[in-house]
Amino acid sequence: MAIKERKEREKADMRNLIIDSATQLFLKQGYDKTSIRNIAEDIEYSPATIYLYFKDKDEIFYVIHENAFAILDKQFRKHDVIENPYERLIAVCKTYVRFAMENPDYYDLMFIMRAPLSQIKSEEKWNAGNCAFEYLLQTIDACLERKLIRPADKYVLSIAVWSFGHGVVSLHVRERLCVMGMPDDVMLSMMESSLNFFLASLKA
Amino acid sequence: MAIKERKEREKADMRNLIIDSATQLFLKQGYDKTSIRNIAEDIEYSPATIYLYFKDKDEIFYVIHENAFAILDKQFRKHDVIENPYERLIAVCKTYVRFAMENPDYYDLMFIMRAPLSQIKSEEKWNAGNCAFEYLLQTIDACLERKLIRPADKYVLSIAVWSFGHGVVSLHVRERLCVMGMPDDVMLSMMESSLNFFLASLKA
DNA sequence: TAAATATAATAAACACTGTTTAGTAAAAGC
DNA sequence: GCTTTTACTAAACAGTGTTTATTATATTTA
Repeated sequence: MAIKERKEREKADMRNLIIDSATQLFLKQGYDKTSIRNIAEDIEYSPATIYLYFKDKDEIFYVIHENAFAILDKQFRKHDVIENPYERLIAVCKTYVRFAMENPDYYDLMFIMRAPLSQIKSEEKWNAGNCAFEYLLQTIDACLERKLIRPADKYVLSIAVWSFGHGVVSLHVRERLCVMGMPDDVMLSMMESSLNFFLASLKA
Repeated sequence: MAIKERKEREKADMRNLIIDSATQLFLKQGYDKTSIRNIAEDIEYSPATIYLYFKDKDEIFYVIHENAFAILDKQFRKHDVIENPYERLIAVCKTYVRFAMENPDYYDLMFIMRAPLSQIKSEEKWNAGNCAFEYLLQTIDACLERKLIRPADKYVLSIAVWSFGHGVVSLHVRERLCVMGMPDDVMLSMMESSLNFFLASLKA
């Protein structure tokens, strides 16, 4: 019976419609101003309809969060061609920071906001995050094997690298790096210098 | 006229009453569940009364945020007695991380949440943050003078150290460090190892 | 001291929010 | 054609931050 398949297609289409609208509103107006009623009005359905396709608001933002991870992952995979693992590590870090600077709202949702957490917990593990972390872990492991970076536990190193990257970027995203009256461009170059300093200090 | 003074005292008392109640509710139930109506009920006044003492909810949380910085600052100043600047730097970093782990809600408000930002912007500068950053900056400057750490611009180094510390603890506070099925205690020791690795890599 | 004024507090409303429930049309199955 | 299932929604619920109009109290002035 093809009707069942068509219905499934329509269900998926509706989910996409909601996600597309929510994503657009989220990137344009931010999380707080992206209400269920706003999304409903945008797609010309009643608010209650949205709850036929998503459990709650958190689930919508969990999907957006997953989509954002897919974008970042795509950018990571581009570095597969870099043969030298240390150079690849540097490229991955720069990509991570650039992604955050170019997509602060996505970054916030992926690594700072609490919204997707309920879903992550109910799914028992953070698939998207795991996948990205795995890429870092493998790169660092390759660096260690070729003795390109100072020896240490690969997990400890991965956490260190991720923490540093997340630290710079999240202080910026949540506007805490405006200490002292530095102009924006000076601050940005300081952030870059800090990252370069850190990455250089990893070298064997 | 002593009446004016008494009135000022009463006004200050009322502000304290509100802040104390808000702080208690915030630390017990979190930001979202600390509503103006909850605070009002707790202090046995109407919600509208709170607006006679504070411009808005953000202002209340700005004051709580300032109080939290005073606590952190007190813990920092204890390290004044450590003569060696590098040892002091390490102590400051460990204190920073311990503070975040022991007071995750305060940490969130100080370095992650957007709530106090409107006030910070209207006051033209982030006094509390500046003060804490200044302490780090001075410690690092002292390290540089005595050539205890690798030479680099003091601002770049300060941003690096702060970023690293903030990175580890904020990934933890916002529950992103649960990648891979590590048990909590293992994760905590990994975080500590990462911090130690980073601090060691600063050494001249 | 009595009337006028200033202050402090509030009830009620406004405009939102996420979410649920009960009821209604339209489509699908028999 | 009739019954059942599906898709949708209006309206309500319980909450949010904030404002306005009103009242009761305290202070000042005549």
